[in-house]
Amino acid sequence: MGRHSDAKQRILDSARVLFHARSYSAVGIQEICDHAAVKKGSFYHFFPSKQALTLELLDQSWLGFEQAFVSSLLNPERPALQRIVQFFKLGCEMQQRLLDKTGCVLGCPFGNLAMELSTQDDLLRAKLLEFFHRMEAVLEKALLEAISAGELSEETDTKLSAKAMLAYLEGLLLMAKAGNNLQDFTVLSEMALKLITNRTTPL
Amino acid sequence: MGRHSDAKQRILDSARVLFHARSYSAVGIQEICDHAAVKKGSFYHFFPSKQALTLELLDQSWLGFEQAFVSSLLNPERPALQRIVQFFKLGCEMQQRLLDKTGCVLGCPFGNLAMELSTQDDLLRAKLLEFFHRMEAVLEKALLEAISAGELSEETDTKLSAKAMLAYLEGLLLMAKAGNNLQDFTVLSEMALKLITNRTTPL
DNA sequence: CTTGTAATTTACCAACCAGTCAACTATTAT
DNA sequence: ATAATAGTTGACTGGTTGGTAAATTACAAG
Repeated sequence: MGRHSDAKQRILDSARVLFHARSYSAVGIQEICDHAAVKKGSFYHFFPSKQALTLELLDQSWLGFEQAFVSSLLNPERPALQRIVQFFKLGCEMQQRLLDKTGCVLGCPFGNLAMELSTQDDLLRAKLLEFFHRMEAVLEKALLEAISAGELSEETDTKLSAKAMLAYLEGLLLMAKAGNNLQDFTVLSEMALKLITNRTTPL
Repeated sequence: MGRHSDAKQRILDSARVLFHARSYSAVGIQEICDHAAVKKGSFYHFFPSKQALTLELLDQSWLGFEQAFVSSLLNPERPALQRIVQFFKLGCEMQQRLLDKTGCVLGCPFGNLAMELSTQDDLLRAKLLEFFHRMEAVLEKALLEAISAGELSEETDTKLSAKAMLAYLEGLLLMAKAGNNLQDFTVLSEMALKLITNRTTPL
């Protein structure tokens, strides 16, 4: 019953793009509505608050991210370690596309929000942490497959290595954003595998 | 001539603390003034804008950072590589102190601002990039000293390694902030030296 | 065709934002 | 003592913030 509309999705899409290009607090609900060609009253018909919008946004973003990156990271046709390198490369290409479109290195949409909101909104922080944990799990899965394939020692501390590689990726994206330049990112991302560590020798 | 006052410094100190605990856009000038026990009119007597305040803030912050961290990183009494590990450990202790005081892992004051402002204020982005470059230079100096001391191969790509370690540090701080938890940071920071790379073998 | 429902629209709110300005006060150098 | 200077104050601006309320419109199922 009632009429149907794609306004809600337009709002989500607009918010995703605007938050990524600038930041959570720099983008107001009015601007999101303008970008989505929706009146503010409609916004609050679909979402009780900016926070609620963002929570839903993050769920959708993870699905999009999964489709764009995780699938290739778990693609069994390539050697697992090579897939991890490929994963970093895909991230670099995505950043290059956004740089061409916007003139800015935008960085990781999750990392950006986590940095901005972690000390300010515990619900959003928890949601973003969830994403990072899922990401670590995916990286760990690739590492476990690498062990199965004999590419990696069975002594590899997969959890630790996955955490380290994700942190490194986020750090690289931050530095690229700060420099508004992707050259270092391209080169440095090839060093991610160096962070793979054995259980017995944490140092 | 005229009277003197420490109001300017109080404003700078308050802004530094508040920006670090929350964010640039989440902290208004009014709040900075309240925290510094200064009227807003005085703020604009000392600073033409919020941006100008932040530029000056960053210069001071670098000096403080230099005193707290860089000195020990270049202290010639210890082996250079050990100093780098110590540098990460000092960072961890500082984060722990802030966590005890505020209840939140606050992360890197430079990284936080860089993430938030890089796409929004090119002047501040450039200033923050300057900091990262100086930090890379310091890390590189430690690596060069490690080479001199025979702790490291002469083939080490010091520039690349310094960049990688800084990115890794920033990434670790982001992940710690997102998890509001320092345990991983403590463990993972011991892996920073793994990122040291030779010129001839970037992979 | 009516009725229930979902979507849209407009006008509105108090609080806050960065920033301005002119009057005022305290101090210091002469 | 006085004049120049530096710091302080409070009132103010126009615009924006996230969020609200009520009336209206469009549609789909009965």
